[in-house]
Amino acid sequence: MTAHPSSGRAEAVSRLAEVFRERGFDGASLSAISQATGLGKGSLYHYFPGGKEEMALAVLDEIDTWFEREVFSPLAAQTPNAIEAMFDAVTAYFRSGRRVCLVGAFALSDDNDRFRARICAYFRRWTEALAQALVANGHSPRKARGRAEEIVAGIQGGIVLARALGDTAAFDRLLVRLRRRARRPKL
Amino acid sequence: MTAHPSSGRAEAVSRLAEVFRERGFDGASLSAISQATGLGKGSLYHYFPGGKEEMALAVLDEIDTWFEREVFSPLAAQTPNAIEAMFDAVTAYFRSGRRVCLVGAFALSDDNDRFRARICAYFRRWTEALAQALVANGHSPRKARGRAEEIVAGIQGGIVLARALGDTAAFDRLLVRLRRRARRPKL
DNA sequence: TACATTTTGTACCTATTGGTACAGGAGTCA
DNA sequence: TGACTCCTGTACCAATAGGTACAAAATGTA
Repeated sequence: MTAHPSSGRAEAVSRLAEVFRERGFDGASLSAISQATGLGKGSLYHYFPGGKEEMALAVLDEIDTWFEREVFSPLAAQTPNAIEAMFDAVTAYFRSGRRVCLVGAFALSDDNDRFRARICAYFRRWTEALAQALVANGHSPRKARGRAEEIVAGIQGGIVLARALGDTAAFDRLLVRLRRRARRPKL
Repeated sequence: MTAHPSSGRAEAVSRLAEVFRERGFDGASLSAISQATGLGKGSLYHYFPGGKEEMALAVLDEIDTWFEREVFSPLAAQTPNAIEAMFDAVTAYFRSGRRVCLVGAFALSDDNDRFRARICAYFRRWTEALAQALVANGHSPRKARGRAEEIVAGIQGGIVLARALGDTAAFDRLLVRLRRRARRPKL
């Protein structure tokens, strides 16, 4: 059990996330990965014996862990202001659309079914937790799920649009609208 | 100037579109392309001397032409019911999310700037044409642009979500909501 | 028919791909 | 010190990548 200074698997995973985000799964060659992580093939295949696919799975796990802790749990636990906190967290995390949602990108590009389970779980968890939070905020249970889907989809679409237009302001404008829709409905 | 029977460049382009949709730009190898189009390398490089990149550009052009004719023009020309027609066209075109929006997918994955101009033009045109149509439908000019962005982003996000969840009904639900938002506001 | 053009298949090329094998280096503990 | 683990660099591999060259077919045209 050697405690490692700064490099190591955990460090590698977050570097990997950036590589996959920037180049996609197929576009991320082992040499690009090796360069971005500073790890040679030896180390890479030591940490991830399953190769590229295992690297991507590790990245998806890390993402899932982060969202679970920072977003999904607070929503489902009905923490006060969890919805506003979600919008803040998401804006920062995706840098107003400069940073791609890897799970969303994989959802579009995963022709194989390599990552389908994780992708599906991520979005299911997100919409369900958000729907719970909406109900706790006074929305009708019947409509909460649809509204949650609208918000999650809106965020994903916002990333696409902001990237396409090269305009992070578009993302921010979109999120203002979505925040409004999430507010307690006046009866 | 030989008039061609059924195969030829035009046929190839729509086959190419499917390959890129299914496998992404990097994932679409020349052999996959060759197989999907039924064209050998000889023909492929005859029609597209610029290689893969030119193939993708041709596909983007075809997509743009289709949307211009079927969606953007009617919206901008303020054809009656153009907005409803847009939702119908889009639902059919993207097959409720089974079929990916190639422009959106490229927007997420184009690390290089190969396709940026086309991607940007496509989304700019779409949002602007839709904003015009919304104004013609009684929406305030000040808010029309934001609403148009919301709808276009919503469609893109709907594709992501439907693919992720493997649930085309989610796409359809989302579009119902967006249709509602596009309707003439009651004053 | 003869000619010119467009379209194709085949063979070939180099660079890179993802992946393996393995011999050490480095830290830890008895 | 030695044994044991964890980690890393190097060399190597077959397969495939995208791309070129070009001669033979098709296909049309005079």
